[in-house]
Amino acid sequence: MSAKHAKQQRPAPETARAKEPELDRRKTSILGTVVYEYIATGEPVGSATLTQKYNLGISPATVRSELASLDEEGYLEQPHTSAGRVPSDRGYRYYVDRLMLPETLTPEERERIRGEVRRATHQLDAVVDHASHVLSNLTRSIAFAITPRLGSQVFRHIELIHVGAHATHLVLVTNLGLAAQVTVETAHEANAEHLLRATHNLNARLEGKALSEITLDKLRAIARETPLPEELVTAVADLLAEHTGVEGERRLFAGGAHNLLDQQEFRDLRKLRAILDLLEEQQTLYALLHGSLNSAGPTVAIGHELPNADMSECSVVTVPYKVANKNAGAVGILGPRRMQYARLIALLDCMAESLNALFVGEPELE
Amino acid sequence: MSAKHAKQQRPAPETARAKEPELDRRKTSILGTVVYEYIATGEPVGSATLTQKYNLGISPATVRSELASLDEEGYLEQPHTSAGRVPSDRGYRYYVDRLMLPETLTPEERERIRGEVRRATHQLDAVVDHASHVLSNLTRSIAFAITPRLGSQVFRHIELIHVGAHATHLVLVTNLGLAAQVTVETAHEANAEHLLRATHNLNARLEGKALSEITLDKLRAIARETPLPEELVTAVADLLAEHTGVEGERRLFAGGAHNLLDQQEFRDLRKLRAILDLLEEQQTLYALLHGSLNSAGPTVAIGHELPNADMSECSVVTVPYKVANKNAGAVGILGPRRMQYARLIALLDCMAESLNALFVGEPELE
DNA sequence: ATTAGCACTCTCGTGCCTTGATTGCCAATC
DNA sequence: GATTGGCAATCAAGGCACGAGAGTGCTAAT
Repeated sequence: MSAKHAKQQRPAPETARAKEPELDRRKTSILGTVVYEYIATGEPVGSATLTQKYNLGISPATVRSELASLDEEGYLEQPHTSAGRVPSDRGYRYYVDRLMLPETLTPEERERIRGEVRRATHQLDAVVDHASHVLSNLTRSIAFAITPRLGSQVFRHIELIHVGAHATHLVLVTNLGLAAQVTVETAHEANAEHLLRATHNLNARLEGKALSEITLDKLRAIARETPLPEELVTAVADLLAEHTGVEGERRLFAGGAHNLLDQQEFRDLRKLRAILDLLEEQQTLYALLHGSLNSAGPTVAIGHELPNADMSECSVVTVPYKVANKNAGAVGILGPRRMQYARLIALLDCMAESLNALFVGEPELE
Repeated sequence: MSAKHAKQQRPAPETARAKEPELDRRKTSILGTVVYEYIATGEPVGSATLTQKYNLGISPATVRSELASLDEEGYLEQPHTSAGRVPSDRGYRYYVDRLMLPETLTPEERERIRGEVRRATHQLDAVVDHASHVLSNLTRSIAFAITPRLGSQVFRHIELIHVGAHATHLVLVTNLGLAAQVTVETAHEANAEHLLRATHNLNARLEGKALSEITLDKLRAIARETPLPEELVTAVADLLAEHTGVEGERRLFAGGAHNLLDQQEFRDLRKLRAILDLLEEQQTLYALLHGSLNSAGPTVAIGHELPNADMSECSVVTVPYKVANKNAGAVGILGPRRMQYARLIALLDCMAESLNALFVGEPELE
């Protein structure tokens, strides 16, 4: 539902240009300055501040009339009569679509992100979790991410490890270097020799297949060739299903809620609570990230453009990342509407690229 | 530092009895009622409330003089002159040590906890993380837990899996069914045949050894027998070190911070922030859990008994859990001083027992 | 079209007052 | 002598008025 409103940012947002009438030069400059100043200070911006801090070349009175006009057109809002102006959703949107200068990270920042991603262990969940942590620390906002749908990964290796008479440990490795594992306790005693043969057999038969292709039936067929306890067959199937089934298809990681405490817009405990509940619930964040999978670049959703009324004072930036050159997962940042859009987009872009590099596909191609 | 103050709860706290003079019957009853009522309502308790809600058989005036006396002796405090009484640290301590009735969980609750623990995957980190999540949801407080020191675990199996010309996946399984894994990228091409032989060799040589016994030197010696790339040897050593070294010896999991928002004592954002920072920092929580490893049962630390001044309005209950019948890890709960001590102790006890059952030692003995 | 001047509006902080809850004390009572 | 009822004293919290400050919108002059 949010995707309808949220416009893409990167590939020259034509829709936005069509919808939003272009503002004249002076209005543009004033709107931009108000947004910039408000993002920086968090205080409503008045005509005096604008003329004093920025060299606009016009008097406060003129600024006032322009502000009134921008207010009327819906780009700005007044918290109350005797306060300065604050950007509205529309004002932020105009800023994001047309005014904002893209920011570039310093080489150190880029390297920091790349390094953090690279030094993660090769477990998919851990990588994505780590990515969201890094982003949340870097941005001092809430960061969240979803893992790729796993069914598209390619089977590389399975190992049935005999770790006790009644316990077998399963390890599944895919082309992304990701591994899943589980220990299975079997009623019947497992035979180490049989396990070895079964391992061999499974690997020979399944090599190169997409995880989603491997069904319980297929496994049964293979199991029949070696005397493998039924419990193990279903365990293997479960392990696969956990990664391809509708349920566990994707995992969502979110973190950094404590950063909200620093934001003055969340001084109100009820608002804070609403957002924290949103994090617990996961559904909404999931939908936002899922929606961004269809776009090539960053997606920005501002205030009421977001699907949830509780988020009307927030903005969300999401960026998809690729596995084997196809959009597969996404990372995002949730913060107050008054966020540093350009910087967050740059950071997310960099993170997405780092993940792309990690998930380039076949490890041996690297 | 906290352990000095925190007294054990279960095994008849003699020290407490020696230190704290016994209060007369009526004072005891009043103190108990005040604590009970305050825990239930969160409002300072006055003489009127006490005589109306509880059948004390004495008039408000008499209650008042007793309250004044308990106040003087340091068991109660007054937020301000015209308010009711609130338990002090000492008051809570007396309550916890001598007044509180142990609570028993319903069979459903016990089963719920046991079930949650059992259905966890057999990865140590995941189990402990899950345990802390379950506790935090059940108690609507912050729950936290540390994993066992891993060096005491016994090597059961290692597997070097060839997942690409330049990538090898290592899986380590211990007697607890726990597994750790990592993917290693090697500069030299790994030979599948060699990996197989090395796997065999390592398993034969290391079976039954404590992880802490396995040193880099020993690994090198074994590696020399089969042509194993140096990178893999160090990777194996790193994997082991990660689990036995001082650094990664234990992991701490904490969660449920959002529950604090419901507590009226954390309406103040600064206090909230102080606690959240504590969670991030981990050090303090770690120390608390580590301290509880020496005790047999639950440990309660109240207000200023805690090591950190920021926690002076909180209490912490910790309980150790066992691996192979020896205290190895611990779980704890952090909440406002006004917590349901008896219930939390019961829940933690149950959780510890469930973990004990899971970590009973050799899986094949089950 | 722009600007200076000015009256107007609204928030925020301060201080004051009232209200209500609770105590501590004292004299009367069992 | 412990207990009790009565009563003045105390203090937080909420409501209200008031002034300061910030910022606007309007109007008349440039």
